[in-house]
Amino acid sequence: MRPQALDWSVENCTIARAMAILGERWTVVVLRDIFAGIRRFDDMRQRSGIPRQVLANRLAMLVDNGVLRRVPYREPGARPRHEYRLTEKGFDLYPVLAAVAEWGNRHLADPEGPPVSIVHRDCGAEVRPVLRCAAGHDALEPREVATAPGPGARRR
Amino acid sequence: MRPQALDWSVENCTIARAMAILGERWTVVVLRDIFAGIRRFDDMRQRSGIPRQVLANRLAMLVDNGVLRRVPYREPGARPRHEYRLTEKGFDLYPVLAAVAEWGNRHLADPEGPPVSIVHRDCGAEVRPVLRCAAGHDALEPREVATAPGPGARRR
DNA sequence: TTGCTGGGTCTGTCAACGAGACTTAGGCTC
DNA sequence: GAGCCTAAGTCTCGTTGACAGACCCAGCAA
Repeated sequence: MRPQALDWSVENCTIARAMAILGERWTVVVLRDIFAGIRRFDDMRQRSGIPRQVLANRLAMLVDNGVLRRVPYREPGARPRHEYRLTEKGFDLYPVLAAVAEWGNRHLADPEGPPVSIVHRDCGAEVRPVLRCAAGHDALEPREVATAPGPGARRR
Repeated sequence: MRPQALDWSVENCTIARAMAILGERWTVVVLRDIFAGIRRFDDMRQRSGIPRQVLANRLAMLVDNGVLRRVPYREPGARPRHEYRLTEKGFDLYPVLAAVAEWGNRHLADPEGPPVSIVHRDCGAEVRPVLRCAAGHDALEPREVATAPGPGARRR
């Protein structure tokens, strides 16, 4: 039995496009730091150990793609500099980060447990991503969902 | 104000570990095809246009990391071959895929719309990942959640 | 025995990564 | 006003990974 998926073209696949941005080795680590409130070049570099050149490239690429924006700031008694902040498009990446963190925590943590967890600010309880359909059905398992051609689908 | 996040070490960061696997250019595209039911080398290659060598490397890496397993099969009148299937660890990646697809669909699709959408098998409604805390609060926005040190956290 | 098919390997080129040194602009100290 | 410090980079160069294209190999079928 031939997989149906083969009938559909993937030339305009949005997963491939997303991964052209997110799929570079350090992109998501940079985003992790930015979501954690780290906005400055040297703080990121120190914390994550990314080579300077690569960090500069990654930040520039993320700015080009509208995920980050550069914001000028000035500490008292210092010259003007700039820092990196998320755009709306960048904020929308949070579920991706959360899903990656959840998977990593479950399958790749050291025996003593994961180093960070995501919690609800109000109640302190742990947060995780769940799948929910528009009709309100909840906590779907991969086997309960299917991929369907969308409006931009092209038959081969 | 110094970001608090700088006080915590990231040497055992599970996001970085996850991205060492997922952060190679084609890994997630391979997983997309496998979740879509494509299990054989040549089908994947044809569909996604990944260079053979890279596809072979990616598959071997995913098998090494316990995300995929090789399963022998035999079509009638053909010699035995093998195909690639998800392990449990692999199935657990579904929320990551779903989150990436959702983001790509929202921000990177062509004007006519995204090529695929994920739907609930039972009711056909569109599925998307939402954040939910263990206390049952739902559909959290990035600003409503925080990262907290987990059991494996190490102070600098 | 020639060819086809699935599932690869071999080779060579070119871009990306990573380490380390160097640069630049403004403010501070003396 | 000479020299130093700091944040945020650039430059250089050797190593790794991506990609294209050719080649290989086992079994089946004509």
